[in-house]
Amino acid sequence: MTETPPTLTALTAYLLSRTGKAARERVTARLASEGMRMWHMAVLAALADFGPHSQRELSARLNIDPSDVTKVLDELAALGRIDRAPDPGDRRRRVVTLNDEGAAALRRLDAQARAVQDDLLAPLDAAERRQLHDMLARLFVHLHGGGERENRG
Amino acid sequence: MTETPPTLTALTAYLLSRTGKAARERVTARLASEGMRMWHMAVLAALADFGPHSQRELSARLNIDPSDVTKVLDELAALGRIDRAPDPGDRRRRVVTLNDEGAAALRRLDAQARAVQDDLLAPLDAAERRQLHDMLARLFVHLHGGGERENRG
DNA sequence: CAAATTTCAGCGTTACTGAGATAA
DNA sequence: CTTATCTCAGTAGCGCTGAAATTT
Repeated sequence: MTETPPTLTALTAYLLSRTGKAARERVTARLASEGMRMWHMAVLAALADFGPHSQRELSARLNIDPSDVTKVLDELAALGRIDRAPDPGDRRRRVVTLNDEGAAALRRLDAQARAVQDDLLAPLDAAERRQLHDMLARLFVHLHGGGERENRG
Repeated sequence: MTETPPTLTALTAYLLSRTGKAARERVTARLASEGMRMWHMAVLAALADFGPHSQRELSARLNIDPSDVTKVLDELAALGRIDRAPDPGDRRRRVVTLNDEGAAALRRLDAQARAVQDDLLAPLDAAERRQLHDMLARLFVHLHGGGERENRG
């Protein structure tokens, strides 16, 4: 009675969509305990991995709409986790920098995400997790080669 | 410059969430060419696989909110793909049945979904696709064992 | 009376659109 | 003058809540 229709579960795309949604929900719920959401973590990760960005660069790298970048940065700035300053070389731009608080917050968020993930992937052993990660990474690259004209600008 | 932060791509949960979202978007776009969306297909699949349902049963099986079941069925009925009739044994219920048009529509939707999926999974060979499907199926069961108190009733 | 089923009106969140201000 | 960047107000779709009508 509570069984999912085989016509649906036979589709890998369906399982991918459903497990992906569940993963997103669970990670989101855990990040909320740090008062943050996915986009906050994504922005902090971009700054930590690649250094300062303009807002336009963050938008392009993370596929967030520029107008949403503004809101996310407003929130991160209010929490004291990033700094924004006008770019001296092009004063249309605001250069966004990660500060120490932001770096510490990212470490906490990453730890929380990994804890959720361990629970999420519980049915898989270590070798299977590696296989899954590898296959998803290839799909991710594939899907972002053909989907690279997003946002506006 | 367009690279995704390694801090994110190192997380299987992140890749799962992103590829799942991409899968959902692409399937949704294709189903739209048949004038339908995910829930329409899910309802048709449930009726095809398990026979007639009350709306409450559809809600429980597919994890759709009962109030949304009403809307989806209104649309499917308007397209002439399901029939609704009061349950003689319990006149609070309306029994939903798949008709021939609905069965034909489901076959078309399934074909479209499989076409999208083939493109989606292009980087993986046949053995890898089987592995991925198997692992996702196990994750799906795992995630729906611990998340079974949804909806209302 | 209490509980279950269906329905409807409305809310919150999320991504997006359009347009304005500033600067190149 | 055109283009780019940032910002803000508003929109559309989705899932959810609350409550009413009907039946058990």
